[in-house]
Amino acid sequence: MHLNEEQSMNMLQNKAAYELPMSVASSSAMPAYSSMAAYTPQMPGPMHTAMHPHMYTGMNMQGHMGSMATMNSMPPMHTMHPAGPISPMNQAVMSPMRMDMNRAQAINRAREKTYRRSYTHAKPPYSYISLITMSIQQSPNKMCTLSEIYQFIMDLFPFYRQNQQRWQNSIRHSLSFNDCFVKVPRTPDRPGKGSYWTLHPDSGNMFENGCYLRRQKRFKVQRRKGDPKGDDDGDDMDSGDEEGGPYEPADIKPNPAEDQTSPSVKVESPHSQQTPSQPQPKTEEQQPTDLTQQQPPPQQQQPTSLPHMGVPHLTHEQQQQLYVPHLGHHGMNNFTHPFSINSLMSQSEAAKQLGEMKMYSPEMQYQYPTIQADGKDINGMVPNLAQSDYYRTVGQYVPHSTSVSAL
DNA sequence: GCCTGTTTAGCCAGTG
DNA sequence: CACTGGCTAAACAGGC
Ligand SMILES: [Mg+2]
Repeated sequence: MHLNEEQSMNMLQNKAAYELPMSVASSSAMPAYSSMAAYTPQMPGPMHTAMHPHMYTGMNMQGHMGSMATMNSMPPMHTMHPAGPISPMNQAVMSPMRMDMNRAQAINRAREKTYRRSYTHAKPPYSYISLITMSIQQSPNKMCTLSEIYQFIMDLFPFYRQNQQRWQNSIRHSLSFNDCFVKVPRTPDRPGKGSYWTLHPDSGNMFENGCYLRRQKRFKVQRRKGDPKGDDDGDDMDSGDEEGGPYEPADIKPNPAEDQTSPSVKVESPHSQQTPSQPQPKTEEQQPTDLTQQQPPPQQQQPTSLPHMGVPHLTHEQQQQLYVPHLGHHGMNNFTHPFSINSLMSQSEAAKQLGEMKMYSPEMQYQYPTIQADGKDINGMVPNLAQSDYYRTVGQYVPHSTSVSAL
């Protein structure tokens, strides 16, 4: 029985957020974070269209996702940046597209009346599962540590720079509870705290429907009949039909190169793995700068596309048409994953076709991405774009460092 | 003591 | 109304 403030808060969270006066919202909320800079530059209050909290949750996501997707797909910054995926690459990133102030202002002004509050701190329309997945997907090796996940989320969504205890507990819970996330032990060569987390090879594209708040079906590995544990049979969508058994993470090694102790499950590395060469996700503590090696993203395997994300209410078929050929495979390798790489444009393409999928995404406006910079205007549609911003943003202030920890 | 993980429990919202 | 997926709280174990 408690519906203490926490709870009620949550329930209201969104609404509340919406109601914050921008001034408050924007300022108070991102306190000391070094990132400020990143945000500030461009427009302060991006929000245009006002949206309802509901909409927010409900459908817009696709829009965002779209952006996300794109984002991931984006020319893997890893590749382009020797410095590492997330490094302060200012100039490089900064320049590309960025809308000029005038324009921004104009736009802003236009909607000025509508918006009335910053969505910066509104809760992003993604479930923790989605966020974790994004984090994993965007990492060069397709696996990351808990702290990297935290960092990724905070970097991307200012909202999560608050109440860290609360949501981080949820993140941990999600990682443990959901079978789609599996731990990958560290190898001696990459010491540090905690294990790496990756996606279960059979998890496929959990957000097929384009909904990042709720999956249609939870991914569960089949319970070995050894233990009772409740579910078992009932679940559909189990993996390892029949003999897969609970997937053994052992298969996935951070460092595929060596030892292969466990034969058991073979796993054809869905998400990356395979990649020879050292994955080396930087160890959080030290960041030796030798990020250099960052091999090309493993994923480049196939150019698939982003799946379904951007388009909202289309039927699958429709989406498929729009989106690219689509991978035939089980969807594993090529990622049907939303946050997969390539994809980029397909999305906007799709958007265009749809003509309407408004992307309003508040969050987009949110911040990070914000800017409708290049070209398109937000209300117009075409989601994406944001992506670039994301990186830009992240890149700037995320030297990844400890900055946040303090807070 | 903090961090990482695991697990249990209750609540909520969406769906059929 | 029952189911189900997601969120939050919290207890607890282990490691450093
Ligand atoms: Mg798990």
